[in-house]
Amino acid sequence: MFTIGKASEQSGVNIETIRYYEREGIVPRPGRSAGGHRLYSPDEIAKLRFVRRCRDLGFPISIIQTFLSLTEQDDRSCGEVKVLAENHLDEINAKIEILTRLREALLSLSSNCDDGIAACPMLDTLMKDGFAENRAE
Amino acid sequence: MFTIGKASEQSGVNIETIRYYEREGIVPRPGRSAGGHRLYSPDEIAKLRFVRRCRDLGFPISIIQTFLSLTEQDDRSCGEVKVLAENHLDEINAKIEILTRLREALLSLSSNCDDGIAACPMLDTLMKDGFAENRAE
DNA sequence: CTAGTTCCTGTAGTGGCTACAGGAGCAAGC
DNA sequence: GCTTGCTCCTGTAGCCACTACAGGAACTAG
Repeated sequence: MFTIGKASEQSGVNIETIRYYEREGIVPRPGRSAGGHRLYSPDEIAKLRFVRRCRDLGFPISIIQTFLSLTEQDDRSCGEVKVLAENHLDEINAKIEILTRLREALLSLSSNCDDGIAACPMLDTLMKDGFAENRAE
Repeated sequence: MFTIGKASEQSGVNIETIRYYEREGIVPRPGRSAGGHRLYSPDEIAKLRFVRRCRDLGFPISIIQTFLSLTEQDDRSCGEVKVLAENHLDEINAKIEILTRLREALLSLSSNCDDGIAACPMLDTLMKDGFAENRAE
């Protein structure tokens, strides 16, 4: 059994975040020492690490909760996981696309920006009325 | 002079967001009608539109405030804008890179995921101990 | 036994909005 | 002038996923 500090080290999840996950019911409450300190089993630490890895992959907590409940079942229905992962991939691709368009927009806006010029053409363009929108969204 | 609804339409900024910007001191307080309703001049609406466009480009509010104070000056020091825009570009590029690596990781994880399989290899891998980290951060 | 570290709870803050509730103002039609 | 229905007002709370305290209790090494 490990204290929260060790669990944090081993899982890579910040101590405050571990307590937050517990408060929110994302991970189960661990046992306690006589003095009230949390004590984590290796399995509970594995669960924390799992949550962190999913967060690193960009999954929102709500999806991770679904994953966790799926790992509880004997049948870890792979189909459901696949669908969630693919939706997430679509979102990642959409974000990449938006950011790429953003980069282009910013590059063309700032390209006229030259040190020493008084009235900045970038700010001017953004302030002007008739600027085509090309909203990234 | 325009009501907040018209200002919202013309600037593309949500009404609640306009009031939020005012509360936070991001845009100046507009005049009021006899009954206390906000009244916006075309200039004030242009400022709101400017903020939205900068937000669309992904700039944080803090940077936009700098931009706004620069546009107040006669000399819209272009050099400063250029630096901020370039830093922002670097951040966008970093985000694109992270997301691209995320996509690769997710693709390879979910590639073994096949409908009908009981124990999902993706969840298994994420739960396992010795999974190489490759943290995207 | 003491000093230092880690742990506890509870609350508040982050960014950038968004969503109410409960009431007041205002414009158009009769 | 009055009603109807829309828009507007303030104030507060919620969203996401944490993070950062404060003030105190429990452990651990020497």
